[in-house]
Order: sequence, then C-alpha cells, then structure tokens
Amino acid sequence: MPDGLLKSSITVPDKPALEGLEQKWTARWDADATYQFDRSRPRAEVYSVDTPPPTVSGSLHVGHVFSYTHTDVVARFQRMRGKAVFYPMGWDDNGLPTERRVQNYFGVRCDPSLPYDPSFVAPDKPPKQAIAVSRPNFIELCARLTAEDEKVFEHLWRYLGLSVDWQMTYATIGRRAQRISQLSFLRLLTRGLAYQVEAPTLWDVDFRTAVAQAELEDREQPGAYHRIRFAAADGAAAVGVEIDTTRPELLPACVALVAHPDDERYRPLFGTDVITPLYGVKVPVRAHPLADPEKGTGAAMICTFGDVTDVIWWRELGLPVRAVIQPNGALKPVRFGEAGWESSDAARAQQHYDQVAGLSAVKARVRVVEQLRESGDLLGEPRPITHAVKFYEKGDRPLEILTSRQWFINTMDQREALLARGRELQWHPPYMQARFENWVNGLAGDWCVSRQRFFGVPFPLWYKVGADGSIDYEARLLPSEARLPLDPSTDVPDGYRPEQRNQPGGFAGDPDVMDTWATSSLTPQIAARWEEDADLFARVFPMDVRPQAHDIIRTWLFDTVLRSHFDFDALPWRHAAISGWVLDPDRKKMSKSKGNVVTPMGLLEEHGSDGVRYWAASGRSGTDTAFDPGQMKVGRRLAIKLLNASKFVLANHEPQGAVTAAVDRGLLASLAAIVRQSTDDLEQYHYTRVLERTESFFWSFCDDYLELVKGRRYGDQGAALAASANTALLTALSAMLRLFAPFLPFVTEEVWSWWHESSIHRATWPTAAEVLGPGGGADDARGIEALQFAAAVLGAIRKKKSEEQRPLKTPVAVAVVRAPAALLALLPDVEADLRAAGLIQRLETAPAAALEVEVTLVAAEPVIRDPQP
RNA sequence: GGGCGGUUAGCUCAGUUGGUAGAGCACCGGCUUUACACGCCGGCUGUCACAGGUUCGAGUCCUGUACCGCCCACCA
Repeated sequence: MPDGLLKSSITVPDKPALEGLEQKWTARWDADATYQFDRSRPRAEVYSVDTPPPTVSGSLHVGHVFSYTHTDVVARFQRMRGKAVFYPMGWDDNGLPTERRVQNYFGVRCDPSLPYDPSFVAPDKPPKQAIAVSRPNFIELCARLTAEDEKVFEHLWRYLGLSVDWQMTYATIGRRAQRISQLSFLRLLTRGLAYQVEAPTLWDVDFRTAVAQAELEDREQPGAYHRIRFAAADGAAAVGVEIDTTRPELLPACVALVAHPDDERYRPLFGTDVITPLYGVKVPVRAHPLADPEKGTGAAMICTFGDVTDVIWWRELGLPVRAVIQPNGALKPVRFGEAGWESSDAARAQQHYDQVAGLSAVKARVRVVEQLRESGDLLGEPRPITHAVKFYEKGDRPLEILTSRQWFINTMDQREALLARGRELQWHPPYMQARFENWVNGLAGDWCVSRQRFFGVPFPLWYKVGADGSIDYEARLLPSEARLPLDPSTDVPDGYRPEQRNQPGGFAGDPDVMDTWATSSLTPQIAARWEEDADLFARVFPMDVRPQAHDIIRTWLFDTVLRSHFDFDALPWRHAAISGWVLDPDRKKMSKSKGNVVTPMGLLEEHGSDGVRYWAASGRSGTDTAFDPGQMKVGRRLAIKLLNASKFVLANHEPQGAVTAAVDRGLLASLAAIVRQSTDDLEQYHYTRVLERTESFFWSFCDDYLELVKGRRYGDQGAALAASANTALLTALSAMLRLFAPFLPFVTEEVWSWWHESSIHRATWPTAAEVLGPGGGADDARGIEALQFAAAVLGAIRKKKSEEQRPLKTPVAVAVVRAPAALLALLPDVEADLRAAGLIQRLETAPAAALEVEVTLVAAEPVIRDPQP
C-alpha cells in the first residue's frame, strides 16, 4: 500500500482552515516519532545530513528559515523515497559570541586565575562593575544561557516544520564535541599534523587572542602617509633614505628598510645602515623583490610587525625582532641602550619613547608624529588616504601581528590533496567549487587553531615545569584517549598530584582553547558519535549532504574537508548544497537590525509556516533571494486552495473504478510525467522546479480539469464514467499531495489525515507507474491532447463571457469549433464533459488550419433596474 | 589585480540539447460559479544590458564591453 493505511471512512471538515495546523501537527509528529532515525538500516538505505549548527548566542533570522527549509525539503523527499533520514540538529554555543553574550547578560568577566566557586550565584541584574569569576564558573554560566537559547531555537524549528530527529542533538561545547575535538587533535599531534610554534600571529587586541586567516575581513579606514627621513649611519649628511608609512608609531619597532633589488635609487645603499629618527637605532637597508618601486618613495620601513608583508621580509631577510605592541594593543615599556635596543643616543631615545609607552597604537601615532615634526624628520604634512585594513571579523580595532606561542594544523602541505577533494565533492550549484579552489590556492599559512579565550574546548595536555619554575613547552604530558574530554586547568596529568600545578618540578596546563572552527569542522564526527557508537557511525558516515551558505566555504566547509581528510582519508560527505542569502528588497544582505524587526516567528505566525516555506523554497541553490512577503502570501493561498480542492475531491469519492475517460487518462498521464521529472530534479537538489511544476499542474487541475469533470463525477454520464473521474481525482490528489509534502508539510499532512491513518511524511514518494495505474500508457498521449483541447475550448468560452461581461453560468447557444482534423477527431472523447462544463447548447465543428472557437451566448434576460432617483 | 555569479514585463524570477518570449505579484476590467470572495474569469505589459560573430534561425553558442553583487589578493 503505497499511500499508507487508509481510514475506514473519509472525514472532511466543513470549513477547513490553516489556523492551528502548526501546533496540531508538530505535537503529533513528536508523539509519533515521525522523524526518528531508524538506525537498523544499513548505510545504503540511509540519507544523512550534516546540519549546520546555528549560533545560539545570536538570534535566528529570516536567512536561517530560508536555508534550513531547503535542507528540510530534500530530507523529506529522501524520507519518502524510503531512506532512513539521519537529520540531527546541533547548537553552536562554543566561542567568542557566547562569551560576549554571557558577559553582558550576567555582568561577569572570566578570570582564569580564580578558583572554582561552587556556591557562586549570578545576580538578578548585571552589576555596573563586572564580577570576576573563575573559568569553570564562567563556563557554567555559558552553558546555562545557551540551554535557554536552545529551547527558543528548537521551538522555532519545530514550528517551521523541520523534520529533524530531536533525539539527535548536540552542542559544540557539549561533552561529546569536546571529546571528539580533543581526540582528533591528539591524533593529529601524534602524527605531526598539529604542532606548536612561537611565531608572528594575527592578533586581536580587544579579545586578546590569536585569530586565523579565515576570520579576517578588510575594512576601509582613513589613514595617512607620513614621509620620514632616515639619516645615513656614517654621518654623511647628503645620504639618507626617505620612506612613506601609515604607521609611524611602529618606528621604534623598525628593524630594516627595504627596496626592490633593481631599484637604481637604492642600489648603492643596499648593505649600508641608516639611523632611525627619534630613537637613533641603526638598521640596515636591504633588497627584496616584494618591495614595489611604484609605492611611496620605493623604500619601505620593515617593522616587527606592521603587516603580513613585514613578516615575510622579516623571515626571508633573517631580521631580528624588535616588538613594541603588547597583547592589549598598548606599546610596551622599552629600555633603550639594552640588548636589542642599542641607540646612538639612548637618553634621547628613551625621552621620546617614554611619551608613547603605554599608549594605544592610535594615540601613540599622534604623539610620534608630533615628535617627528619637532625633530624635523617628518617631511611635509601627512597625506590623508583611505585604505583597506585587516580586522578580525568580530573585532573593533585593526589586527596586530604579535609573536606568540600557538597551535597550528598543517594545511599548506595538503593543498593538492584538498583541491582533489574539492573536485571529488558534488557541489550544488557546481560553480561554488571555484570558491573552494580560490581559497585553497590563496592559503597563506597553516591554520592557527589556538585561542587565548575561556569558553571553548581546551587543548588536552600539560607541560612539565622545570626546577626553575619555567614551563618547558617541549616536555608535553599527553593524556590517554580514555580520559577525554578533560580540562587541563582542573584535571591533572597521570603521575602528578594537584598540588604540583604550576610548581617547580610539577606541571602546567595548556592555557588555550581551540578555535571554534576546530570543533565545528568535526560536526559530521560529532553528530555520528565517532569513536563512541561505532554502529551508528558506520550507518551514517560519510554523510550524504552538507548544507551551508557560501560565505563560510572558506571556513566551515574547508575545515571540515581538511579534518575528514586527515581523520579518514575521505570526504566527509558526497554533496555540498550551498544556499544563498536573503536580501533586502534593495538588494543588500538582510541586515541584523532588519532581521530583528522581521522576526522569523512573526513571519510564521502571519503567513503560516507553509506560506513562509513556499517563499523559501523558491530560492535556488547558491542564489541570493529577495525577502518577499508577497510570495509568502501566495504560498498561503496555495495551501488554502489545497484544503478546498481536496475537500471537493474527497466529498464524493464513490464509485471508484477503471480510469477510462480520455481527460481522466490525460490528467494522470500529465501528472505521471511531472512525478518523473520531480523525482529526478529532487535527486539533484533542484527543488525549486519541482514546486513550480507541481503548483502549475495543481492550478490547471483546479481551473480546467475539475470544471470539466464536475458533472460527470456525480453520475451525469453514468456510473462507469463517474467511477473513472472519481478514481482519477483521488489518484491525482494523492500524488499531488505527496509532491507538495516536502514543501508544505502542514497542509498536506492535514489533508492526508482526512483519509489516512499514517503520516504523509512516511508515505511513499509517488511513481509514474502508480499514478498511471494498471494499463497505464496505452492511450495516454491521446488523453493528454484531449485534455488540452478541452481546456482550450473551455478557455475560449470563458473569454467570450468575460468580454461580454456576462456571468460564467451564462449558457452558450452555439459554439463552433474550428480546428485541424486531428484535433476534431478528439472531440467525441471530450464532448460530453465540454458541453456540461461550458453549458453549451449546440456544438458544431468545421475544419481549419488552427484552433479557433466561435462562441455565441444565449441572449441575456433584459435587466430591469429601478429607475435612479 | 585574479576568480565566480548576474543583467529577460513596473516588481520577483523561470526559460533543460538554438526553432514564434513565459509565470507569479502588481495593475485594469468583469463575475455571488453550492470546493474555495482567504474566491473565480479575462486583459495589459518586453530593442531578453550593449557591440560584434557563428547559424536558415540566437534570450540560449562564441568573442569583447559596460554595469551590479560576491569571494580572494594587494594595501610602505
């Protein structure tokens, strides 16, 4: 029984309505475990989804509703195709956004040096002065707040009708995610694919943490070129070098000047030394091909570190480090004259520097410029410019580059292998693969995965502390995998006692947490319960699809491919379904402020979940889509129409019998073709076409077919032909509802329940053979033509009535159908239906080259109007 | 500077191997038609961005240009 269990009798409400369907059916689906994953099925019969875990510290906006609907449509289709759908839901509650939200919400700040206070209770209202709490206390607050957020999210997802298995949830800060993150990391470490190194690192001075290349963004900022003179070291006054810089405050960090090897202006100076203004520090003039003769004066100041190019020069020219920026962004104290800070006039240098030490970069810049002006080393006035500056995407101040000890995961060596993985993956739409290749080809360094933050997955290891109390980072103490997850700030390495923490001869925990992407990149492993539930893992991994938006191809998609490549030497999924964004009507990305005005729940309540899903499903893979409440209204109308048309079809379903009438066969044959195309399209993630075609078919079903068979189904042409109509109606309705079910889960379930015991979402996806029934295909081409012919004649009659502004129930005195002989030959098949539907009293035919219908209406009754006063 | 998409009706968009330009919305007109007034019927609307080329024939294929959007790189 493809349709599921039939009820013993059909019950149709008098006035079917959409109101309340969301509550009614979400409760039923939950009670019936309609979307529960059947884990008895082998991998070949499973369709598994690597659902994107939304960031719970943010709020859900229209874009989420949009893209999650796409995934749900495909998941529902696969379920109806007979697959056991593994459709988990994760919550991304790990990382900086949560930290910030918790700080503001509770009025606390994390101080990792404090001990855990089990009796700590957060105040009702956040105090003005933030309360310092320990890392475990802080994490408890994070967990508490995210748990509340997750409830709100889950409610919205259920209301939207996502067919998620709510037994299968995870959180990126949860125990499982921590264990898997740590496990994968330890294995990478053992294989030499993760390593720790002290090196220049991108650094956010507000969050005081390292960040990764993938988390950068450019912002246009005002700045200025300052031309500064460096005197020659040997005192030859005529010789000096002028440079342009936008960061004069880094002058004390200058370690060399650089120009292009072929630049004739500077060739004589290569190998000589110059003296920094203000500080009198001797720095060499060097040659490097990355220096651009066209920029500024052609010579540049190399500082440790002003930008990424400085790092390259520093490394390739073997220059020393002379760092001045501290982790908090302020200039650190420096003693001129000491090693590394030798000066030709240490007292003068110190006097200048003391005025900027402790200042932020921006304030120091102002002061340094004043000093340069006073000393006469600033040539001309600063020339204002606007230039792009690198920011951490969540940060407020430009990134600095600091030398620090960080963990990295090897990526640069894997480029070729990753490009091959990208080609192996099936992208929807295919052109999104180019984004991936672009990113891989543009990688500038290995992935920095350590963050100097608190609410994240800790690195699961310790270091030995030497007899002198210093940490020996080479002497790592690694736990056994069985101990994971663990927190080295509270857990103790094997063979040590808690009192030995941070003591000479004892141990110290790694202080950092992992980049949130280092955990998110393991979502397939987390959802599939890697190394915990081997049976489940084998049934769902590698997964079938990763749905996600295009802006995080460089992060989430790339990182996940990388981790799976390392952990399994395989792709984590076969398909990547890339969704677009929701745009404001003015074509800008839907802004957060606007997203908050138009809340998803408000939209769902106003237009109905089916109406909103209808709009969402009109957005093709990869294509940005305009926010359009008009389409939601259209979707809602479609849902209402489904209720009413279904009511009509089911109102009179007896007798049933063989489908023999031409238009009936034509209807089912057309529908069979749609079923075939829809199945193919959905297999290829082309869901928009399926909705369009099905909708278009459904409207012509209502407008033409229903009108044509209205009389016959009640027995006007005898029981056999009534049976033909009723069977065709019921067959078509059943198939259409199932075609609509992935898109409009609520209204289709409601209608289905009028005559079925079980859920439409567990029903079998329709097939062409089922729709055509026994003997299908015999006369179907003729049937399709007959139906189209009849609809065309009916349309001509309506047009005439409309033109003459007469009611549609006006009888037709004479209808002359002129058409080619082949068409006219179909007339006997449809004549009775046509006469009834068009109220045609006399039907004549004549041969003609093209179809043309001449309609003469019966004379109108004289209209008697009351005389106007 | 490199890459990727886009440009079709007032708006949002389809257009699948090249064969007379489509849908919905909006707009206009009409209709109480026992499934639906949360409805029904009908109508109006186009130099398919521009310029070349291939072809009997181009929205569709090729070349170039312009504009819009996104990604990346450079940013002394």
